[in-house]
Amino acid sequence: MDVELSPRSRQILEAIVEDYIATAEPVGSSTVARRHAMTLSAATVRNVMANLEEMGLLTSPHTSAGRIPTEKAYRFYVDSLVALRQVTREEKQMIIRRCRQAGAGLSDILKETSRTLSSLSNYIGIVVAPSFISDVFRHIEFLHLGTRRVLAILVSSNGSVQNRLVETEEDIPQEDLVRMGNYLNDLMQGLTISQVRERILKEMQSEKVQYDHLMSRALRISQQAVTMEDEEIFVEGQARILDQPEFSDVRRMQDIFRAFEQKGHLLQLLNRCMTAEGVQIYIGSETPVSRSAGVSLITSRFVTSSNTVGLLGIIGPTRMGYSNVIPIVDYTARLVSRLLNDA
Amino acid sequence: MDVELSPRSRQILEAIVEDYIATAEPVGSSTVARRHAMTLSAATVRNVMANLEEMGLLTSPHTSAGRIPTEKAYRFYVDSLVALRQVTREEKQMIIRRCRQAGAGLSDILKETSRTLSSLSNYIGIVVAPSFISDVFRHIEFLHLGTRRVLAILVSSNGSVQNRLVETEEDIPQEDLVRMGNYLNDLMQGLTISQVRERILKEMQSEKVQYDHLMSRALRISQQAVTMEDEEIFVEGQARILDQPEFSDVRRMQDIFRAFEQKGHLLQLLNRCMTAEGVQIYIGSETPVSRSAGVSLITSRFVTSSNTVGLLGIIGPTRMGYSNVIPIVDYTARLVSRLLNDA
DNA sequence: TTTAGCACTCTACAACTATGAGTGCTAATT
DNA sequence: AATTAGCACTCATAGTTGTAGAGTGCTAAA
Repeated sequence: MDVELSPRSRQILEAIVEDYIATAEPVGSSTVARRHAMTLSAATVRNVMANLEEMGLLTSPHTSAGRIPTEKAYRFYVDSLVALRQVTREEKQMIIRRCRQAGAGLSDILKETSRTLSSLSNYIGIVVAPSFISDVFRHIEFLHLGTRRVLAILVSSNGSVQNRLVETEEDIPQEDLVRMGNYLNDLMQGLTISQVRERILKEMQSEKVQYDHLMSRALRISQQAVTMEDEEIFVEGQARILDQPEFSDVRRMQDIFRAFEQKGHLLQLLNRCMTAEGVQIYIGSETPVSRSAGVSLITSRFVTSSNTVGLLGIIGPTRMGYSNVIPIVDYTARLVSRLLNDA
Repeated sequence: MDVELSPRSRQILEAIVEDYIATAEPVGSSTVARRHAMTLSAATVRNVMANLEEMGLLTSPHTSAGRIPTEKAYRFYVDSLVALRQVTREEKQMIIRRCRQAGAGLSDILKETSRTLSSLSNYIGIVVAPSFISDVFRHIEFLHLGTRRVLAILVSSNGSVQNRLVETEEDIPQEDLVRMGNYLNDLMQGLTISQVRERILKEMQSEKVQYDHLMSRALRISQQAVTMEDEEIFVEGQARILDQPEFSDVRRMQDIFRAFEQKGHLLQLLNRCMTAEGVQIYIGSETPVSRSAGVSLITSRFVTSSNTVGLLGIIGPTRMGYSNVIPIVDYTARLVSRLLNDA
């Protein structure tokens, strides 16, 4: 997997990758020799490029074109060549400002964050809100909304609010619903949502509850309430990929847009990226989002005050400004974590 | 504005519009004569077509191409030519089934509806959820979430739940929050949200409250809670326009995608469509969404049990299967209304 | 009033031809 | 031994030309 290269080869590869990132055109030997202050002639560069092609780092679209980096080259580039740019003061301020003015709710902040990521990078910004289930239970409430219709509202200590309409077998008057709520609030205080799920199952077995009709109903309803889908995903700036020359082909774009259409599926794929800490980079076919479409994905986790984990990042073409994007994702993840923790 | 046409001209115009809708190719005189069981020769058709062009109903992209309908022609077509297809049993069942299985919450149903609209029409489905403000107040609740942070949860009788995190000047203990909630729930019972807004303002003036620190705080917090943005918009099937040949040009697509990126703006534009009852048809430059991009918009209102009004419809190219789409929008709006009312 | 006929227009398509960017190889140079 | 100049070769791209065909408008006949 790891590639051994002479300093000169590395330098030339770097030049090619960066040139291609900048121009989206195949890079020829003379361009490298000219543009990159080399003391070498084009012919020498050609020899080196032939080697790099042999090693699977470059390909040429056809005989008389220049060469373009392969995925392997990008991989090598981000692993050991790229010089990461610093996040500028202006960018930092922009991220902070836009988070602040977004509003106090978690969703508001995260939505604005995905917007910010998109506008700073000029690619697609994504944020996956922290999963509800490892959040701490704060409050549950039942509201009688109509005959046999109960609205269950579940609040976690993060400020996330989930609500769900439940159809019951018999009509339950509001005063009973209040008692049910009180009972459950006492029972579940301090547990995480996933612990709440277990607890509900356990309680439903217990003898005491078997004979208490009201409480067994309460458990049944709240069981429905805590098993709802809870993850949110924010995708912003999809239209920006239309600017990228490599997607002027309509079919390739279809792939990407279709992938974004089913957010549920996307979510599942992105969950895989949550395992590791720090900035994660997925290049081309490594990305879970769309294997075929030549996109890369840069992500980083962030944490909330209750230690739940979310994901944020950027999706762009494989030919992406990594030196720009990686620090932005890194900084944003740290900032969002800080903001959510001392709020 | 209204166009006087002989029966024959009408018939020919209809044939051209429908042929163009089906094929997206300019329609020639012989095609019309051949395909549409006319007893006329191509030459005669040509004469008529020349007239129609004079009247601004047709244009030719160049001398030796056939002709394509203008916006004016589409307008005339939907106003007085189109033969609306019946919604088939299968389609009806599909709409009902997908609404039913979507879940009980309003958002769930509406989101699924926009999906269904999209897949039935093969264009973009949109649904604007009914505005919260004309909804009836059901319940308000305050939760202490952290120092000086209060989560306000507002429920309407429709089952819509709005929540908002409010930062307070001083820390308010949970028991005070509960009292505040009880006070407000009594005060606002049976009012619509917009009446609630007025009521809050009025109460804040009243002498009684001026001296009651707790209640004036309650009013101040709830004021923030009821002034939140509340409208939701669901847009599904954006990727489908990539299938339409007229959007194979990348720039035209950009227009549309950009329009969808700012949902707030879109919402504002769509609100204009809410004024009239029944199916509304906006063709080309008439559509508020994107004046330049050659799209049409078919909408219809739906109503909830509490008489709030939402909007649903379809966005597609101007060259759209009107005879198909109009009945689908009409039926879906009626069905959703019925579903939301007897639920 | 309708239609056949015809000259005319214009696009789409294919075949062909530079042009030039870029390569790989070889032999000369350092 | 490494580097470079030189050169033949390849291939995509753009431009040119020619042709087929679709469609039109006009005119004169039915």
